[in-house]
Amino acid sequence: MRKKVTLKQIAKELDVSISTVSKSLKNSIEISEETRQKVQAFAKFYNYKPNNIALSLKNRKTKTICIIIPEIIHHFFTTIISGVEHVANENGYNVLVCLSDESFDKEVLNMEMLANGSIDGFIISLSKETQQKKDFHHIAEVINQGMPVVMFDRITNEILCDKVIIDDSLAAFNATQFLIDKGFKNIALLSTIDYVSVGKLRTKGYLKALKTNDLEVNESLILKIEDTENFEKSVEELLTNNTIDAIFAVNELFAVTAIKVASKLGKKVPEDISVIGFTDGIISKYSTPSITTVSQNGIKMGAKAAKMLIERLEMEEIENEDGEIEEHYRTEVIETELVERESTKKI
Amino acid sequence: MRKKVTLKQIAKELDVSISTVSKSLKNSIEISEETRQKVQAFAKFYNYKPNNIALSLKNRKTKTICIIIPEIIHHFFTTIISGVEHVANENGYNVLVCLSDESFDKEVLNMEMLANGSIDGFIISLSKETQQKKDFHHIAEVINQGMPVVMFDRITNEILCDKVIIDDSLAAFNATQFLIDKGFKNIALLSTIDYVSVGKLRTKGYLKALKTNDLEVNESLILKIEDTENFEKSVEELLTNNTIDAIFAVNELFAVTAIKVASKLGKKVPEDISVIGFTDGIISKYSTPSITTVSQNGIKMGAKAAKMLIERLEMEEIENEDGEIEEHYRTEVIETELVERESTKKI
DNA sequence: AACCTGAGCGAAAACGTTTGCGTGTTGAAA
DNA sequence: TTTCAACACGCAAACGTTTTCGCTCAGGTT
Repeated sequence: MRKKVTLKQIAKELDVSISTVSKSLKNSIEISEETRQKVQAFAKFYNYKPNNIALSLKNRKTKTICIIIPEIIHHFFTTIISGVEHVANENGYNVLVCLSDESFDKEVLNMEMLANGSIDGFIISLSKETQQKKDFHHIAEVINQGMPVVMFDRITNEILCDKVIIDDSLAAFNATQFLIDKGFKNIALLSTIDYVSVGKLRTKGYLKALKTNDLEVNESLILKIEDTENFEKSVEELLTNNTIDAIFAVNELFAVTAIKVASKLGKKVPEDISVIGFTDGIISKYSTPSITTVSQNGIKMGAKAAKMLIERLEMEEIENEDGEIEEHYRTEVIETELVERESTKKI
Repeated sequence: MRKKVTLKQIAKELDVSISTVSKSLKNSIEISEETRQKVQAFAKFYNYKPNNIALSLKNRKTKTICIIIPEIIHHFFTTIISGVEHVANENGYNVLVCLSDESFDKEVLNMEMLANGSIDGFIISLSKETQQKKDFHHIAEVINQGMPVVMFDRITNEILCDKVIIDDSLAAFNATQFLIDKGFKNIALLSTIDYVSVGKLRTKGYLKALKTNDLEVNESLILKIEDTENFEKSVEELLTNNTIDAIFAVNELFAVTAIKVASKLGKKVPEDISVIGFTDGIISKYSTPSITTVSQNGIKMGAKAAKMLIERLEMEEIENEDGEIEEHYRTEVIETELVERESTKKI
């Protein structure tokens, strides 16, 4: 086992000083050609690589960014990571992934843990619990310490920072309008409870579309699902007790479950009921029928978030010199797209 | 903006030495009750947290492990990460996620990049390209430098290290046997090209099952897919040119595609053709019909890998003292399970 | 008065880098 | 011979910790 070699060891071996070694490896003109050659050859032979931790300590930056997401087993978040990772990599950054498991405490813990020099910045999507509690002190704290934060998807307006979102409300409006244009009047909504910011916004878009088209809002067609594990029977009740010709579901899981339940009840999709989902994930693509959905380009979103964070990180370096830090936060809106598949009736 | 406070600043402010501050915060009995109180109060007020990077440098460990996977938009790998993350978190470790994108170069780059002190150990599943090239020098190198590596799923026997696998061959055997037991004789295989270790092993299991049951191996029923993007027409040809009553697919994508193609050709699943997939992902669960599959518990696998890595890391600390490092590598086999769903005919 | 003890604290090294500055040696110019 | 630049290199500080060792001073013991 050949342990990593350090500058000190090389210096000792070649009987020069550490600085000479360091400078030689950086091709400093201070060092004679001869010494440089010697050192470089030696370093190459022993496969010298500078110790990243030491560099991080010296430079006060780690070239690592942390992404905190509520859950990873969610195609959307996976695509986010993918987007983040690629942009980060291109710019020489590494990505630390933390899962909050939708828990406020884990979110806080993770942030406090890492805010002490381990990373250069955060990309975060709030946990459900955090959104419910409306307690964002941990994020404010971190920002206050001068660490950049970019929020995406599940954000809050109470914190000032860079943000990447989709126009959830508009996207939901468009999806609902799409159904209305097809002539459907009894459109059910499968949403989440309101404290999840995106659920709320999507509900808003749905309602707006109905109103815009002078359609009556039928409260009994709106199902707000809390428990994402066992909600099939609620959906079943919804479908049996009401006349429904279309469903707008705020996520993939709800959409595919609606289809399952419908077919169990003998209703065919799209012949009897049309279904639109949200988030263009694997399920929508591969289920039968494949599901028409609002595509929320996670890769693009993650990439954008990473870009914003890195820009701010690199900007800071320059700005720190004249001390004047201009806090000009941006909110980027990633466009959504309606991907038409088999679950909505053609007309 | 209140920048992070350091020991030095506290020391200066309270007019004591850095060591006194450090010791006070660690409740050392060397320090008088009074001083301790004073320092602790001050530190608490300014929300002092030790700098992780400095600690890492001092302790020569980062409490960070890196997982390198070929791709993240793959439910299996996502579950792996989830398993790793949770175990890591419980043990106070952070997880750095790197994607090789199935590229040998990126895999090497990532490893070399991080092996210089940034992390304490690797968990890795080989990229396709690496398996094809059979070039594992980067892994050997890292291990040689004393950094523990745990390989999972896509492994190689050419490297000695801890490993976590499933018995791919056995699982495939069982799946095939399951189909045979149902009376099917014309069982097609949708596999990958052989250099992907798991594809090869699963093919082996399939063949063994046929042989064990004295069934003839019909080469034209075996499709080895290289391009995972556009292989639908190959499957279509397979299904039109042959009599097939069951299909064993070595992954989810192949399985669901087979079903799509079958239904396009007017063959119903499971009435006309039964299908078994591999990897219990979202697609299998939510597609219609839901797919019978070999469940490869990713969470368990990831958790096991993390556990093995962390055990070795903590072990090293002790062993380093007497110098005698016992290299006793283990290979853990995670049991698979056949999850019976709708895509296989009941008898 | 001389000595010892221990409490309370500080200096310094160590982890591995980078870098500004100081210094010794050389050769050439004056 | 003296002076001076240029060259080649080393010293030391700095990043933020932890920890060993040693120092000082007060108080008690002979």
